Amino acid sequence: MNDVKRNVYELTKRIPAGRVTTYGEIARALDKPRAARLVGKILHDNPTPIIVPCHRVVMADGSLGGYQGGIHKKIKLLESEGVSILDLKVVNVKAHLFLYPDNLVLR
DNA sequence: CCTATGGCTTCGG
DNA sequence: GCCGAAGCCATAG
Repeated sequence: MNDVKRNVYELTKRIPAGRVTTYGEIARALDKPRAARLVGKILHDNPTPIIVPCHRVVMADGSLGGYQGGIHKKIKLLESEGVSILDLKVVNVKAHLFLYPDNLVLR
């Protein structure tokens, strides 16, 4: 079974600590560049919030988006990994942004 | 088959 | 820079 869900979780797990990525970026990595909202919903339904570091996924402009366990927790998790947050936005998000390689292959 | 649902993104004003 | 509208899509019921 090759669920989109599973691939989203796989991709999210690959985000290194201290880096972030966007919902749209994950959608692109899935070869579905316009499924960003879907990605958001899937992460919301994330059954394993600790194992899948969904707190490292933010909006395109650096806004945090949301978090199952509360937005404040997302902030703390990111800060503990070295990502600065100011006014619910990632400071200098570009510097922390993690982009998936074009030749990325899902197992 | 149809509707609702989302933690989105982009564009125009 | 904030706001509204439109596009987009797999899943669940």
